[in-house]
Amino acid sequence: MDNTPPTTPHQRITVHDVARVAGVSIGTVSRVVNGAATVKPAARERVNQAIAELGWAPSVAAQAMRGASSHMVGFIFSDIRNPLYSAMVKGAEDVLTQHGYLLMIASSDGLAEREIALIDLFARRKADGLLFTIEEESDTAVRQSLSSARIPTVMLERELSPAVPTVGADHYGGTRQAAEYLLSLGHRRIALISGGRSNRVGRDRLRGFTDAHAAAGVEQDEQLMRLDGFSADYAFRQTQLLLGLERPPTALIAAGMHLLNGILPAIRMKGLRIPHDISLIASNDSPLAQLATPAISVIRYDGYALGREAALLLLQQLKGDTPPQPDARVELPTEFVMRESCAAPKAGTL
Amino acid sequence: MDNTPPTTPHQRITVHDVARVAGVSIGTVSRVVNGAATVKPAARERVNQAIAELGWAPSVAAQAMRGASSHMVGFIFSDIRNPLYSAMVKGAEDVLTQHGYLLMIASSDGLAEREIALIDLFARRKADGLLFTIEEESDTAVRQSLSSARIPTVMLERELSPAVPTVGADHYGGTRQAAEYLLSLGHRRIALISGGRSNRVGRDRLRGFTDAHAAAGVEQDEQLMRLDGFSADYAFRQTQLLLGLERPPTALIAAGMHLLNGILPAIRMKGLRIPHDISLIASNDSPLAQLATPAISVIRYDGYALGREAALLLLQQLKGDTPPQPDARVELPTEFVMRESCAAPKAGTL
DNA sequence: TTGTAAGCGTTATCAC
DNA sequence: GTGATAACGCTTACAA
Repeated sequence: MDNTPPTTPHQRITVHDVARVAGVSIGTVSRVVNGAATVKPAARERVNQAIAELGWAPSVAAQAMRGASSHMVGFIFSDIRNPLYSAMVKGAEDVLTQHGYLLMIASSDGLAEREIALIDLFARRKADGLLFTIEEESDTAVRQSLSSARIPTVMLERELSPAVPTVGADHYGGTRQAAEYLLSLGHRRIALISGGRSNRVGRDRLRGFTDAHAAAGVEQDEQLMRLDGFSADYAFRQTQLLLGLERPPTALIAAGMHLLNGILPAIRMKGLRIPHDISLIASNDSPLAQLATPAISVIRYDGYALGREAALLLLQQLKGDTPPQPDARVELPTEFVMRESCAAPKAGTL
Repeated sequence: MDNTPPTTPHQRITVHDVARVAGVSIGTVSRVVNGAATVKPAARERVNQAIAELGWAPSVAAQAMRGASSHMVGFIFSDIRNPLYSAMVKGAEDVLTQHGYLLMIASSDGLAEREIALIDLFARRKADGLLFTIEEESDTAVRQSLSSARIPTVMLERELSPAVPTVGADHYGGTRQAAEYLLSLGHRRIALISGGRSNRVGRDRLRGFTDAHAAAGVEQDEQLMRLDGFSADYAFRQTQLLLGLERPPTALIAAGMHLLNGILPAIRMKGLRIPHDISLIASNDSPLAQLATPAISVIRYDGYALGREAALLLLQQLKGDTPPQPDARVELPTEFVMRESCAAPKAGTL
């Protein structure tokens, strides 16, 4: 006795079903959906009819096995909770979606080991392309697995020597401008808190900072450089240490999305007022910088645009319109936004 | 004349290659990698050797065609740049990664049409599961395509009547507590700015607000309810309007991640001081709320934990340990964090 | 213009 | 235990 209910067992609809209903062969069905020119209008019509009727869509899996593009792009960064990365992701996503691609994302938590695993993962899943903000540009193991994965890649805010196309902001210019501004105000002891020496962004910022000092003929105090962290905790601790110095800085440049969250409490805890006791410039812009009291001057750049440009550059490679240009480099501007957090140093602090 | 360089044409390595090198049949190779018990240790050894030697890994595409799990989970929300969503994504990602799943994300920009397209897209790509923050719970078209997609789904901060498992925060309790606190301070005209009437979160907040008033025997002024937007712009405009009222509110509850960014400027533009002229409670917590002057009291809840719990609930369904419980509902606590933005209303404003 | 058939790389079902 | 072999659903020569 068969008690199975008379419902269709929800079987997959295939080209064969479509062909049968349309009264043609599977070849013709395939030709229709793939837009081959050589199909009689009448047949084409019947096939489309059948497709609509059955609600058929080609199996992605089967297409993938035929070597079809996966239409997926991977994006690797350290942590999506960083507003800079979420902005980049949205920028990339908007472009990619428009071109029929889907974005897969994965956080590395800044671990080279995870980065390698993720590159491998994306490769195995046949990602068509990769957007990547590598943590340590100098890590050979990561570079190794990236090149052996043979996936078209665009670096975001990072640079890789066996040239990989890159999109980044002009941090050199931004930091230089900020430093020049403080210098012009009369500051001679400017501290720099910045994330990492081991990537392009950190290096460019330091270079801008140094060049501004050199151009102004002001000696840069190495004691005031705190270049080893991205986190609010790091910024909090370093600001405390800086303010505890025998000759503390009169101004502070904080280059990194989360740093302001640590610097502000440290300055307040010390009982200092901005800009009267210490001047402050942050980067990137944020609601906090805009609405803090006083409002914080910032070096601003557009994470969304960065993601958008990276996706555009990647698409160029994928579509193969242009020959791959491994040395492609898109640089987006930074903008110095003056608000109320900077003033001339107090008399007697120089 | 053949000028092709003598490099291997980077051909895909298959089971056949492995079988050949190991001197066994492809069946045996498959058995080894899939951990079948019935393989002689000697053969197993040779196969593993060959796999390592050739650097082979099974083709995901071919496995997919055999009906294997894609080990991908989709996550649909309106915009990843909302810090609440990026926190959720990271929470979900951390859990899913641990279980071998990859996260695909997609922004709907709050458009039902996009939501439908994305559900369809994820279905076609055989996502194993779906995490979803639907925009309009009442949208039948979206619900339709969700149920016809037949993908195990967990809703985040939303609720769907043909029961879908849900994870959300206790917004009723949080808002009620906030309102009660303001009421206890003596406020009688409390405004509520909140995103949307058409989802669980908005309804729960309103309910908490209303119940607090009822319990206190205070009449709730409908003129003070501004429940139609999530954006900073909306909050800015509505705050301006509220403050322009003949009898303006003496306190304000802002329930939505971006609202504070609009409320603060509006209050300042009007020249009002917090909490002297107006009390303010925001939701969720943020660096801005913590570091604004004065620091803003907030209803805090943990986006990361929300994402984590949702992923856990989804995994339960995927692993099929437990029978699917469509009415599963995980509620995470909210916490009222008292800071410096609330005080008793000024004399004469009641 | 259209039908037929050969793969794509696995896994699973058979015999042996 | 292990080796053939048949699917899975599609695209694409090639034949008709």
